[in-house]
Amino acid sequence: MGSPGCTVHSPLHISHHDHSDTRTAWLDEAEEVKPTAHSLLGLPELSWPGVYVPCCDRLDMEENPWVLRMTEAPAPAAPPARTPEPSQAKPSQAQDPASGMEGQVEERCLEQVQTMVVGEVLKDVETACKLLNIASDPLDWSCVHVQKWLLWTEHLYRLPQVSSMFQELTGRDLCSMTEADFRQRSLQLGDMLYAHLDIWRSAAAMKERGPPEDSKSAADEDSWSDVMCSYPSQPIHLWQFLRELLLKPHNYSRCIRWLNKEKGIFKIEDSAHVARLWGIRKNRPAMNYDKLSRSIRQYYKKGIIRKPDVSRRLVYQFVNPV
DNA sequence: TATAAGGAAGGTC
DNA sequence: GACCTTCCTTATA
Repeated sequence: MGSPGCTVHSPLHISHHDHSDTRTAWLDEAEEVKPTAHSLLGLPELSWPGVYVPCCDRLDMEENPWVLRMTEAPAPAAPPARTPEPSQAKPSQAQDPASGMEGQVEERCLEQVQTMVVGEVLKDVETACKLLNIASDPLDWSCVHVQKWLLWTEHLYRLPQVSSMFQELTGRDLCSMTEADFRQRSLQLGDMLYAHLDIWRSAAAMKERGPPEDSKSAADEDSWSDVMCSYPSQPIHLWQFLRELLLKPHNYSRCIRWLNKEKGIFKIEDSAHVARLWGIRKNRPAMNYDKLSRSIRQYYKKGIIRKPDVSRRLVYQFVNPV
């Protein structure tokens, strides 16, 4: 591949510790794609393990073909502001103009991070496509492409061989399969592969639609250092993540929305979608609503989230509303 | 069948 | 130890 910023190494040899040589042949055409400078995010936690991460210096093909080396995130220009605990998050904007401004800045930064995460996923999928020499849309994959993608996924996750369970399948076949179908073929890894494929499909759909307007403007108007100043690379909490989604109704109202913002009551409209987003954020491809909801229920004891007085399915309430 | 609730064990920081 | 993640059982709409 001769695109700028790419270093071609062909053929690319992948030495899988427990696979036969014949399995490496799928990737003979693949090329090493050198990342373009630093990742905008520079956040290891935001990297998706199924795709190449732009914030890596390079692929170390000798030591471990798929071990990614992370570059250091740009240092914040000022000491990072501590994320407030939920008990401290008071709806004080009306009374205190300074904290109101602070809230607006925080909300804006959260939005920027969100849109940049989407951008990073798109870039990562695109880079993986170049590396594997396959189309970004799984619907366009041939049987060979499917096997390449599976082999790639096996390597990245250090999975036991699973590609043999999905032989003679095109990308279109894969896309028409349900999660149960995946589990039927691989009880152990079906869930994860299904979720991983779903990310690729989502990325292809987003690519087709084009980047969101606000992601463009965020990149144009604000430097990453600005974001890092007020939003350090700390592990994000689930309640924070849910609030991020709720603060972007334009993008996420179809999967999560306020029922009563003043009281902090919200509804998860698309549980699978929210779980998938959370899985992306946390590098947990096997995340599902069952697990996510368990995490939400952990907040009951902590007094962060509870069920509303009138309990309804998929409806929760922040104990301390925004 | 999907969701809710919560116990238990384990992983990561 | 905090904060999940994963797996599980039981209950309910």
